Amino acid sequence: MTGVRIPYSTTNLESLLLATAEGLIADGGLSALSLRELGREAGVSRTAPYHYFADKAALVSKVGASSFARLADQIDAALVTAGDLETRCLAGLRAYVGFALDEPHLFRLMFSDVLIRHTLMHDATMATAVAFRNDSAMRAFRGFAEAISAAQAAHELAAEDPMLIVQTLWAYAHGVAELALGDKITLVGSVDD
Amino acid sequence: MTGVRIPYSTTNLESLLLATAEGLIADGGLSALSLRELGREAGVSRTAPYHYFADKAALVSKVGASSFARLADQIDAALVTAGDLETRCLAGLRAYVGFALDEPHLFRLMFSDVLIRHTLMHDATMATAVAFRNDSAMRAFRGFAEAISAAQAAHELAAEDPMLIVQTLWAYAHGVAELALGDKITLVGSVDD
DNA sequence: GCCTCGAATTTGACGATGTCAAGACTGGTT
DNA sequence: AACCAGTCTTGACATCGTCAAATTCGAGGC
Repeated sequence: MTGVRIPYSTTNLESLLLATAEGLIADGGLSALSLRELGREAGVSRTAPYHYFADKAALVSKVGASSFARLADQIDAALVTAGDLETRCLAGLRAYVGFALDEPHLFRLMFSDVLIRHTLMHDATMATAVAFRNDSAMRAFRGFAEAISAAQAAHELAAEDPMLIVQTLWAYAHGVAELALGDKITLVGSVDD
Repeated sequence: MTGVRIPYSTTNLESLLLATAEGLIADGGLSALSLRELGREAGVSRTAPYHYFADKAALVSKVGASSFARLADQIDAALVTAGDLETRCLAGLRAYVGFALDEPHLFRLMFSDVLIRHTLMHDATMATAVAFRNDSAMRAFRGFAEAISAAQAAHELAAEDPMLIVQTLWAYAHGVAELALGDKITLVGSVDD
């Protein structure tokens, strides 16, 4: 009535909305994402997203999952660098911190309250909690575990629980990333070298 | 007109509001804090907080600073435990992770987007950025630096930049805390032993 | 070509929030 | 008793998440 009505597009609106939401968050953080702004940006009405996402938390959760996947890809790519175990692990950790510095808002989102709460409520009943840990977040570190297991099999490394080693590496990298993002520590040199 | 008007109290409203805000956040996370709810909880009107805090970010920032102070106190207390350097440092790190597990929402707040953004905008012009790091956040780790410097002076430890060692410890502890909060890793045993 | 139908999308509406401007109350001073 | 500078409250506005009720779209049958 009042404005020009845009005909329904045949493109997959869900993926467009997801991409737009990711862009909004990447630019201005979680607080920059409102469903109404998302509709505006995507050229649809304010409530269109509700057809694809139960609520805002569900949308944010999907963005987080996709970010985890991207992080995992970048780590995997870094891990196949030629070199010995230490070199490759270092490259992987640098990829982790590098992702955080490149996409601070997405990185923050991945470990944010909203995402955790939503995960606990929906994806992770007690039965599936472990599966989620492995599938979504832990995948980013599966490459590490494999590299370490391989080195242990070749007797290049003492036989410890690989997961424990991985979690130690992860925690350190995560702490460095978070503190650097919060300006609490300053990284010397570049993450890329 | 409609309701009973409560006479102005002589108690310091600012500290009451701060304490109430901290309680709300500690219970339900940042999203549980609304200025209106804060007024309700504290028995004043919705806009009363504006007399003491420029806006919501300023209020949250103050809560964060107070939380940092509490964390620093708890670490300092742990660091004076009798024992050698390693024992005391371990106690300090456990205090850090313990605080995070005891007050997950406050801990998250301390490193949250809002607080960082607000800090960058107000407390930390280029000139005062370093001072802020030292005063508010780094104070939590000053004790570590002192302990390490002392050990170095007594030739119990190699001469490295103490701050670098502290930041390494901090990053690891922070990563462990965050990942444990996000259910990404599981801590074996208790933090208290 | 027109009509009908189910699905996709929009509009309307409600309560809640952050914030500002203008007003009302308070206790103390002359 | 009249006034004053603070302190606090009420009114108002734009924005937000979300639900229910329309509305519009594209496809298939006549």
